[in-house]
Amino acid sequence: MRIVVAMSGGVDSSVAAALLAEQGHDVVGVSMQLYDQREGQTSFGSCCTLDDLHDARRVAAAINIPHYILNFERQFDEHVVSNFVSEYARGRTPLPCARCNSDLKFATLVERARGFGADAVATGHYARVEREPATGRYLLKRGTDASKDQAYFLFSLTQAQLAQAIFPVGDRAKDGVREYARHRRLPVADKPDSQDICFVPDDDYASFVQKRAPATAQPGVIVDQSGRVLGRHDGIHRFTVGQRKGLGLSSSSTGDPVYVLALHPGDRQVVVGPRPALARTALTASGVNWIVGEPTGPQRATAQIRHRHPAAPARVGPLAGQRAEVVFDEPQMAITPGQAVVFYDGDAVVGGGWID
RNA sequence: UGGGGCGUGGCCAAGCGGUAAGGCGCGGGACUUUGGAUCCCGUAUUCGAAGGUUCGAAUCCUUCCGCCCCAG
Repeated sequence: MRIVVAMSGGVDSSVAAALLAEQGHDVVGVSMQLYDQREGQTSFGSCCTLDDLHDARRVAAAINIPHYILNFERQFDEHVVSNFVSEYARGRTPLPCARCNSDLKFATLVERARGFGADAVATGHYARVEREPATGRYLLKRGTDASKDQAYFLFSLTQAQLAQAIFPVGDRAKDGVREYARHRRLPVADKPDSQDICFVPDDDYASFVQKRAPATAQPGVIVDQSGRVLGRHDGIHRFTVGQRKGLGLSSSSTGDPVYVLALHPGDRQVVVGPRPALARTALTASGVNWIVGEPTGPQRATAQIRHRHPAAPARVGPLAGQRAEVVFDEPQMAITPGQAVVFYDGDAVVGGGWID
């Protein structure tokens, strides 16, 4: 089978490619160029930089597969970056990695893969796809290595996308992946894990947003739950629900830290309060995707409201218009608009959407 | 200028003769394929100022400066 592997230049996707090649597949390595590299930025995250493209190429050479660099700048900007900026401008907190998966890797890249005559697209995600023998439907499951699981970022994949998705490292532990990389003498075997938003230089996402949307840099006030003004801020995009650091407030009457409770883009207010005020029991989500089809009514599930949040027991039910309601058994802290909520039945993703 | 109270790091605040708690904030690190959170470490040679008492003072005394309150 001919398989296109999305190679980021990191260990995981490199091992994914190596494994598939070793299994005898006709592997084509592909790297996505996501933004103009000529702007002189020197410290991007660790995905998609020139160095990473180079690493991907070296790995491809090492395992003897062809390697192509595809220019996805326009699509990346339209789907991922613009969404990232507009979400912050709206007082919401984006999840670019999930957008990138659904709108690029398993959309544009899949289309391009057909151009290569490939039947499937593989990535280095820690997640698993299984086909249900009885129904023929595809299930999306968490990666075997719970500490590296990335199923959360893949909740929006459709049956059609899952049918073409392969996650070669999904049933492996990170240690094993690294070990395999060393064994195969891949040049990226000991490269550090990536983190941070790959397209934001210096981890300074606020400046990035401001540069793209100057209107967000409007000052506003920080208020407590009763509306009392505690301080000022330089733009609502600098905050997210649950945030504690960077508020610059030391006037807490109780001596306890204060957290961001809500963002009001209309009057540019940032509402803060004590940690217990972050607890919420229910949420609604939009743009909901059900992996094996929309359920007929509410069902028991566990729901995860952010990356690395331990999915919590809840009742999950579909609402009209691709929406859903989630009611947790126990209150959850800092449910944040813009983040994904993903529903699970054990290890299997049953669906997910974007928190309202 | 009658009475009372208070001035300790960016903020709040212990200490009341024995050589500066703690919290917030801030900085750094760990963790982490988003943003946050969390955890760990660090953060006043000095207590409004100047004198004095004392082996030794932020703690006692004196004066001064600055706030606050109650009376006039």
